[in-house]
Formats: sequence, structure tokens, C-alpha cells
Amino acid sequence: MIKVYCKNMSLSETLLSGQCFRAHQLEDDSFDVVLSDRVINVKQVGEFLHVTSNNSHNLESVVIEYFDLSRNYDLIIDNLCKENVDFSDVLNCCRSYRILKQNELEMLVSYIISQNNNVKRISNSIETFCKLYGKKIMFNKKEYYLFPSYDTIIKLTLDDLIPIKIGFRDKYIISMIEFLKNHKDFVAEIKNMNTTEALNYLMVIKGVGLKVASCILLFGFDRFDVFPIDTWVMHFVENYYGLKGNIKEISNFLGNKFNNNVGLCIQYMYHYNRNIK
DNA sequence: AACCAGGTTATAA
DNA sequence: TTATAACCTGGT
Repeated sequence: MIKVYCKNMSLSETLLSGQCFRAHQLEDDSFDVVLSDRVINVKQVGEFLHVTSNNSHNLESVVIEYFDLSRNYDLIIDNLCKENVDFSDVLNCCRSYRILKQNELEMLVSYIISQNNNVKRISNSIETFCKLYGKKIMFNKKEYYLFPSYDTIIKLTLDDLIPIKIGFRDKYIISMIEFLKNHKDFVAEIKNMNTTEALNYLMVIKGVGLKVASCILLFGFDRFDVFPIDTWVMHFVENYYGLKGNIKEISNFLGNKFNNNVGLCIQYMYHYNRNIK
């Protein structure tokens, strides 16, 4: 077991907020979480995370990256509070919430599935997908399945997707697969792009619009200058700022307000509206 | 029994 | 260029 310092972070708030579809809460309030290459059990004890895993190789750095522990959220939030006093109560409510750095390919598939869908069904679909096509991991006498590899995913057909129960989104996954076949190194490619380039690159895939592409960049590539505006955020802006408009108008409003941290702030709005208020 | 869900696409005005 | 219907499916 290793202990990792996680000042001012809330594990449960972070994992249960809806950004991650593969965290399992256990009776002792710890979580089993399936990461890219391993399963971890993580429990918060004060300002530390106690972590075990089936694979202890580089475990500390893996945990630090996944929970984004090297970023100074207090500093970011303090600065945002100064610039946006009218938003400070939301910011302060979200101080212990972290943006996870999740697997890129998993984010791509997960957020394509997420459109016009609910969290429970999304989780079920992803779980089935992993069970069918991912590598099995035994951890604490339980079965877990890693997210399927690139090489496995690009071989899948429309028929292979039937048991996943994703309805009309199946053709979008096929479009993604065709895209992936031509871009084996898409992760490295995106890392070398600015955010606008990366969004346009991803939106070539049928079923990936601005919202889904933004979520992929936010949760998979820790890009905070994106606009993951969904129905929850639209409701928040309407209730909180009395602003009604189309996505473009809301984007302009938020972009001018929050600049390079607009993605983080929008995620806080989502979190605040859906999980706190 | 409808209604809705972390949207996108295709079509029409 | 902007607005609106249609979309699989199961959870509530």
C-alpha cells in the first residue's frame, strides 16, 4: 500500500461527479477504479490517498497523474475568484473537486456513447464493452476488465456492438474506428495540436460534435480551454446569470469570462448544478 | 405510460 | 446561417 498526499481533494466528490464511468464504490467507502493498465483500490484518509493495485509499477506517479495532484487548484481558484467575484461561491464549493486525467481512447468511446444518454446507461454500455473486448484483471478476488486496446477496437464491426446496447450511436463508433485506422498515433497527434486544431480534428468523426470533442480534450488530454456545454450547463447559466441563448452566445459569454480555464469553470457549473445544489 | 437522458446529424426555411 | 425533428433504449 502506498500513501499519496492529496491536499484539499475530495475523492468521492471527484469520482462520483459523472466525469468517470468506471469507479466502483465499496462498502468501506474506498473505490476500485479501472485505469488504463491496472486496477487500483483507493481510499481517502485525511489528506492522503491510500492506494493498492494489482500492478505496483510506478504506482505513485500513475495516481498523481490520474487525480491531477500536481496541479495547484487552490491557486487557480483563488485567481478565478478575484476575477469573478460573482462566481466565487461556486468556485469555493468545488475546491476539492479534481478533473481526472483519463485514458484518451476510453474518453473518445465513452463520450460518443454519452450523447443524448444517461449516466447509468452509459456506464452499463462501457462496462459491457470492456467485459467483451478488454483484458481481464483479477484484483482482490474480483474480476475487472481494462478498456479494450486500440488493436482490438479497430477490428470491431457493427455486429460486435449489438450487445453494447448503444442504439443509434453504433454507426458513430464505426465512424470512429475508420478514423482510428488512419490515425494510429492520434494521441500524440492531438498533443501536438492547439485546442482549436484538436477539436476540428476530432469532429471529423461522425457523432463527435463540439460537446463530445470538448469532453475528450478536457478529460483525456487535460485541456482546460474547451467548452463542454451541455443541458446542465445551459440550465446553470440561465438560472445563475439569467442568460438565455444558443450555445454560441453562451460560449462567447463564458469564454470572455473565464479565458483559459473556461473548461474547468464549465465543469464546476455542471458539478454544482448536478451534484451539489 | 409517457418522458427523458453530459448531443449530433440531416433537413428545411 | 440558424432552427427543428428524429434518433436507440432503459431508467424513473
